[in-house]
Amino acid sequence: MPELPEVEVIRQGLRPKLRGKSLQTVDYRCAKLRYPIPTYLEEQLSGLSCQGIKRRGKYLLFNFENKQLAWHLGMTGQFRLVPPQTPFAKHEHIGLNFSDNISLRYKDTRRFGYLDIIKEPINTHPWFKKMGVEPLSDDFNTDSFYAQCQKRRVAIKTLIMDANTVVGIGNIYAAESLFRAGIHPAAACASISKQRIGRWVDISKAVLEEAISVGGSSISDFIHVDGKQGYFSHQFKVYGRHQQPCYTCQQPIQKITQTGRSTFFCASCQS
DNA sequence: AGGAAAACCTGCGTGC
DNA sequence: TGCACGCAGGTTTTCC
Repeated sequence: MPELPEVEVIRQGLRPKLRGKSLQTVDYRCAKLRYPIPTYLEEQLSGLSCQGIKRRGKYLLFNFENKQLAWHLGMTGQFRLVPPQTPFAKHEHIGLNFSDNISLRYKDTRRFGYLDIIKEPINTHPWFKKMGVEPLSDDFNTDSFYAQCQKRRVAIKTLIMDANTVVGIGNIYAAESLFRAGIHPAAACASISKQRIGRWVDISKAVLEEAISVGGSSISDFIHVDGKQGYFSHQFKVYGRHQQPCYTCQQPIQKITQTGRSTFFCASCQS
C-alpha cells in the first residue's frame, strides 16, 4: 500500500497517541504475514514505553527504550487505535495493548507486511543495510542523484523506485513526479541531462511534501489512523488514468509495463 | 548488470 | 449466478 507519504502520515497520526505509553500485552490473530510474526513481542517489549516513532523509507520504527520495533506495511497494511476489548475486525492480525486502554491494531488484507524487533543499530540490519537516501533530506540533491544516474543503465522509473538508490518512492509517486518533470519513464537514466535530473529531484520533493500535507493518497483502502482519507489521489495527473485525456495536452494517457509494474505517462508531455 | 517472472495473499472488477 | 482472469501503494528470490 503505502509509499513514503502514506507511511509518514500514519507516523504523524500514531506518534502523539502512543508516545509515553507502555506496552503491556500482545494479541495475535494470525501467525504469519509475509514472514512469521515474532512470538516474542510481549516477552521482549512489555513494560517498555514507546518513546517515539520514526520512519526510514517505508518502514515505521517504534522506539522502545533500547529496542526498535520495525514495521513494514506491505501493500495493504493499516493501523488503528481502539480500546483493547474491541473485537478484531476481518484481516486484523495483531493488537499491541498499551497503558491507558489503548490497543494498536494492525490490519493487512494481503498480508505482505512484516515486522521485527531490532536491537542493533538500524543501519546494520539486513532490511536497512543497503538502503538508499531519504528523498526529503539534503543528501538527496541534483549532484548526488545525477551521479547515481550516470552509474546505471536502467530506465529512470526503475531507478527512482529502487530503494537501494532512493527510498520511499513507489509506483504512484514515480509516475506523478516524472509527469510533472516532463521526463519519459522509459528514458535511460544515464541519458538524461543534469538539468532535467535536477528538475525531477526538486519536483519529487515537492510532490512528496504536498502529498504528506494533504494526508497521502487514498486509493482502494489507505486510511489514516483516525479513519480519515488522504486527498492526494485527487491530484493524480497520470496514475490510473489510462486512455483518459492528459490534463495538459488532451492526448490519451499511456500505460506500459516496466519491471512488472504498470507505468502511466503522457507520450507527448514526457520525453 | 539487469530484466523477467514468480513468490507471498486477498479482493474486486470484467467478460463470457 | 458462477467461473476464469487480470489487476492492485511492495519486496525478495530465482532464473536467464
